[in-house]
Amino acid sequence: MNARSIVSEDAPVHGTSATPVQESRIARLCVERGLKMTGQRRVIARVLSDAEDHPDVEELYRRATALDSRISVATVYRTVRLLEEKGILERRDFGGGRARYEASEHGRHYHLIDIDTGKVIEFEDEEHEALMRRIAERLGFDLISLRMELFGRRVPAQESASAGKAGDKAGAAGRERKAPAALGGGKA
Amino acid sequence: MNARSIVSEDAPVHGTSATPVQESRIARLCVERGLKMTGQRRVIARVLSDAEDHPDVEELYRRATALDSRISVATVYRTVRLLEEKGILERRDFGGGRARYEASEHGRHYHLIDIDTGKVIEFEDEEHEALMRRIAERLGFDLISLRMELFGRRVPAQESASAGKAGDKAGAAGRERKAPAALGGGKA
DNA sequence: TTATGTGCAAACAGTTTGCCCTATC
DNA sequence: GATAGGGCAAACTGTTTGCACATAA
Repeated sequence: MNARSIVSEDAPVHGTSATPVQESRIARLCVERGLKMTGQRRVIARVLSDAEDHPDVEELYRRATALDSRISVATVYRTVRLLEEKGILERRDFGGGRARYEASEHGRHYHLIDIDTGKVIEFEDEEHEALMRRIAERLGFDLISLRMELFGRRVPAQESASAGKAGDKAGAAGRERKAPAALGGGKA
Repeated sequence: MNARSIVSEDAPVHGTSATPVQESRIARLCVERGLKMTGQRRVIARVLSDAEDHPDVEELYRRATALDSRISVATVYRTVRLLEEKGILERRDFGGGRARYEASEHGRHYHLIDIDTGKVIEFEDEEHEALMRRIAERLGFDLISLRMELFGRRVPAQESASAGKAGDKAGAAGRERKAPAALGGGKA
């Protein structure tokens, strides 16, 4: 996606360099929550801040090492888990067997996955959540969270309305093989 | 759930026995689709037919071997995949990192997972799908399938309305540890 | 009889973890 | 300088697969 802008930041970020490169948005959040800020965390935070898609750990690792090679996958896993626990990140499962991440408070939104290309379109739906909350209440529950993904196929010709705000390239969501726990719903 | 009724069927099922034990509903579906009916498939089919919950492979394996010990996990995996491809079964992901299964055409319904107990309540919502289809269309997509799970917590006192139709005991859906790709949505 | 299914164990992918060194506060 | 974080590689979990044998049709 914005791999370009990420890579162009290439220089300082980690080290003992001149210009103090201002902290990324997520790095700032980390500091606020009192996390010890190491070089690798700063890099990962920057990658996450710059990401406009929903990268999986492998992709985060790739982008992070492009900025600073002394980062291991283990650290990416640990950091991503930490940030999720701190409420800074949110984990997603679009099928395909790997967790994918995006910063919290991108505003409440849902995802529509193009089953042919794996592209992810975000959309909002104000009423939806309220509706589900009501349903949960009717069943005697407080709604704590909800998960919803739509899987669709681009309708061919005729020009249709505007698309969502963010694209995404990582592997298609369909079930090729090796997709342990994915694709729920029926034929809709 | 109905482990009792499953176990009580114990006798024939597999073999060269007297009373021809009538085929389970799913076994019948298998025959209709031209699947070769082996002893183990018949057992697995029966377990699935009798299940009123959403067992994972481990649980299916446990129940199946209780009926007939000469079944391996590999076979359960293979069978479950086969049945899913044939549209007889549907795979679910309630978080917790293992796929869970239920027979197709239980009618269209959704799931509310009790985050404290892992219990799964089913509920219907006629409009919901139509609403999502409209949203997808607005984005230029045909809705192929959709996935939605609510995660909630039982509201304490006051007697509230009726619960759903099916309970479920297998491991809580929450994120204790070791849950690779699960729990999506935000704080709702 | 012949294509298909099964058991077993090894292989895999994604993720976690133990140990020991390093860096941050 | 004490304590939390990171690298590396080994361990784990859920799931798939290769192979030789068994079995339904």
